[in-house]
Order: sequence, then C-alpha cells, then structure tokens
Amino acid sequence: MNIEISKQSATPLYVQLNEQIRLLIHRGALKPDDAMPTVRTLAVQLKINANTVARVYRDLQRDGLLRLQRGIGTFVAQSVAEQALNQEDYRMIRHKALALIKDCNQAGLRVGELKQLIATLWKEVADEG
Amino acid sequence: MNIEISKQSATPLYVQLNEQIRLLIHRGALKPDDAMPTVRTLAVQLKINANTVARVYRDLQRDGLLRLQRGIGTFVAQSVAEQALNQEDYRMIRHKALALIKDCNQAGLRVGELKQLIATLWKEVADEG
Amino acid sequence: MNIEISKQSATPLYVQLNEQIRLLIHRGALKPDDAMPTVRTLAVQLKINANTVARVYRDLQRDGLLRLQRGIGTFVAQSVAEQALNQEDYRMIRHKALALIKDCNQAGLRVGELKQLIATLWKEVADEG
Amino acid sequence: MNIEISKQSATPLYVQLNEQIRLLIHRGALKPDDAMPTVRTLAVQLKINANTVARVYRDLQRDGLLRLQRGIGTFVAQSVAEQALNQEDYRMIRHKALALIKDCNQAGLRVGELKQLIATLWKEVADEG
DNA sequence: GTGGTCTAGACCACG
DNA sequence: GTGGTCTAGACCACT
Repeated sequence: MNIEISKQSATPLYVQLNEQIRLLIHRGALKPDDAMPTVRTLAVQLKINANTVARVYRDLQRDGLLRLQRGIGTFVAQSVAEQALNQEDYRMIRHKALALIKDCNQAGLRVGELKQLIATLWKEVADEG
Repeated sequence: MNIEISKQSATPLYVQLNEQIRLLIHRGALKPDDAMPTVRTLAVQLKINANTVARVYRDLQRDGLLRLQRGIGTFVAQSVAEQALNQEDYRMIRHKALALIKDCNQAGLRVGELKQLIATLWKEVADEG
Repeated sequence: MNIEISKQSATPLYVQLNEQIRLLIHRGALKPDDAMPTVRTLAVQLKINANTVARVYRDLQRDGLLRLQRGIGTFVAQSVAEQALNQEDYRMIRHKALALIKDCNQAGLRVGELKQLIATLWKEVADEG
Repeated sequence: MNIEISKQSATPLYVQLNEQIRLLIHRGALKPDDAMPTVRTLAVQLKINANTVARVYRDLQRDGLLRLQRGIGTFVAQSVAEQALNQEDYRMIRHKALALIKDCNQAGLRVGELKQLIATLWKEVADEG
C-alpha cells in the first residue's frame, strides 16, 4: 500500500495520511472501487491509533474521495476517475520534484525550508492568477 | 521583511516562522549582523502572539543563526556566512520550484499533496545516499 | 409496500425501519392480519442485510405490533386495531407536516434542524403536561 | 445557552448538538461574533466528553458557521448573517410545529414516528421540486 | 470483522 | 485557559 507517516514531523499525522491517500488517488495508484485497507489494518501497519485512521477516512469521504460502507469496508469513490492525472504528468512532476530536492540538498537547504518556500511560492502563484 | 504566516496551515506557526527566517538567511536576504525586527514588531506585523515570535528567536539562537543581545536587539549571527547560497543557486531553486508548482496546479494537485510528495521523496533520497 | 430507508441518515437503519412500519400500522396502511413481506424480500428491496430486518420484526413482535409464525410468515397483530388513527386524523397530520416542511424549506432550515426542533418541542410539551 | 442533548436518543450526540447549534444560529439566537461557550465548558454543561463538543465545533467551522481561534475561543462566523431567519418566520415555524406535535400526541403517534414521517415527506418534497 | 460513536486522559500550540 | 492532536479502549450498528 506504500503509505508512510512520520511521527516526528510537525505536520499532524492525520494531515500526512490524508494528503498521502489523496496523492495515491490522484496519481492513479488507487482506482475507483479499489478496496482500502481496513481502518484497523492500516492503523496497525502505520503504528498509529485506529481513531486517527478513521478520522482521515471520514474526512476523505466527506470530500468525495472514499466511500465508507459500514460492516463491509472502505473503497475508493468512483467520482474520482475524472481527477486522476495521466501517468505521463505524474512521472514528470515526480521527476522535477526529485531534481529540485537534489539541488536543495546540495545547496544545504533543509526539507522544512523547501516546504516553506513552496508554500510561499504557491500562494504567490495563486494570488497572481 | 517579507515574512508571511498562515494561521490555517496545519504546520504550527512557530515552525512556519522558523523555517521562513532560516530560508531568508540561507538565501542571503538576511546577512550577518543584520538587525531583526523586534519581537513585538514582528508579532504585530504577523498578527500573532509575541511569545510565539520570542520562542522562534530563542530556537534560532540555540541553532546559531541569530544572536540575541538583551536590551539592544536581535541580529543575524556571523557564523551564518558560510551557509549562504550564492544568488545563482537560489535563483535556480526558486525557478525550478515555480515550474513544479505550475505543473501541479495544472495537474490539479493541491499544495498539501505536493508538500507530502516532497517529504516522501526527500526521505527516499536521504535513505538511499 | 412503500418503505424507504436512508443509509446516509444518522438514525440507525433498524430504528428507521421500526418507526416506518409502526407508522404504516398506526395510520391504517397496514391492517390486522395483513401479511408482511418476508424478511428476505424486504431486505432485498431495501438493500440491507436480512439480519437487520429480522431484528426489527422481532422488536415489533415484542411490542405486540407484529405476529411471527414460524414457517408461515409475519403478520400484523390484531391488537393493533385499537391504535389505528382514523383516516381523517392522519390526513390532517400529514397535511400539517407538509406545510411545515415547505415553510422550513423556504426559510432555509435543513431537515436535521427541523427534526431537532421537533425533538426539543416534543420534550417540552411532554414535560409541561 | 439553552442547549439540550438526549443520551437516550438513537441520534448520535454529535449530530444532536450540531443541529441544535445550527438552529440557534439560523433562528438568530446566536449572532455573528457571539462567543460560544468553550469546548470544556459546554462539555461539562451537557455532561458529555470534550472531544465530542470539539468535533461538533470543528464540523461547524468547516461548514462556515463557527470560527475557532486557538488560544482564544470559538465564535459565531460572520457569514452567518445572511442565513438568519427573521423572527416572524421562526415564530411561525415553531407555532406550526407545536400544533403538529399536539395532534400527534393526541392521535397516539410517538415522536419517532413523527420524525420518520417528516423525513419521508421532506424527501418527497425535495424530489418533486 | 467492518465502520461509528463515545469516553477519559495525556500532551501540544497559542495567547 | 483555549483549541488541537493522539491514544487506548469500550460498546454499538451492520454484513
């Protein structure tokens, strides 16, 4: 399932997990009607509490990305199909991100600074149009 | 001074501010012996509590990036000179980051997903080499 | 049979079904000795699990509204005759409820708020007299 | 503050509380920028757990009805002004609801049946247009 | 065994 | 002292 969570990060666990699943869905690694791991299974796997996983699943259901079925399980929603990137796009993004990361590493920037830079630039781009 | 903080972000204010100042120092926008705004000034400017700013200044002093002089003010440490990127490097990083952001925007990725991707890839790169 | 269940509702399925059948009985749509659909039939129709339907039938038998005859089927109890509203009364209640709902709709109240209001007022009325 | 919760109800506590606050806001009993009771205060008052209150506040913030300020408190959002019923409308709705409740009482309908009837009729009205 | 609600209580970020 | 996150664990609704 390839999900990883850092307990050290300043970013709350439930946000990390949320974004991670969103990404998996958007890049097509998770497809409509795919079964998600059960709440408890994923909790064990990530070594976090089941409530935290449940909260993320609930949030993602609210946003239309997952479908929770009591007594059955959790599935990727169908509405998600339109949002998926094509493999090409994702590979390019990943490639560029990797290059950027290597540059930062070499330049002595820490990951936090890069994230902060991205947050700032993202806002600039958004504000401009 | 060009510092911005988002109260909506899941990232704690003090982390955002910390990383932002680090970045300004590393990219050379803040140079050794430059005077930082006073705790209160910055607090007012960012509309956050002075304690939060003070905490960040303290943390950055502990890490050797700032120099607090009681009764006088706060200054960028001199030891910092070595860590500064040359303008060339920073401009390149910024440029690549902007391109990446535009790609993500076009592909429909949210800023959180990009940050998460970067966190994941950063970890991969670090673990490999 | 005209029974509908909402899987989205916060109200448990078994409560919804219970109340729905009670209402059908009280308003005279179901009369003494009428045959209820079999557990399985109703389960299929409502797209819920047969156990859930069975539980409701059992509860309603306990309350004297249904009569379960093993190997034959489920029937509306005869004792129920006394409780039936006359058609006049039911039509009036339905009419008033419809008017109320339209008002709420126009006023921008959501169904949950109306239900909550009714729960609150019902309690007030009960407590007073 | 006039909020009441029933621990017996089949409706989850957090839904009851959510709807109750929504109603107070819509009918104008809570106005923009009014301070809500603190999470812990309301929890004590209602004799429920603070997490449950916090969840409701969070949900209502997401829906734009409340504004949560860490370290300060919780306030009614300003965007809410447009949604408020005028007193006239609310009084009428309340009046009609009371009349309906009395009719049901007299006719021997239980509160659950009335709620179910309303849910059903509401859906009919919504589906028709 | 699946998701859902609720509790009690610890610890953190912020003012 | 305020809201926010996380845990551990109980009990419920549903399949």
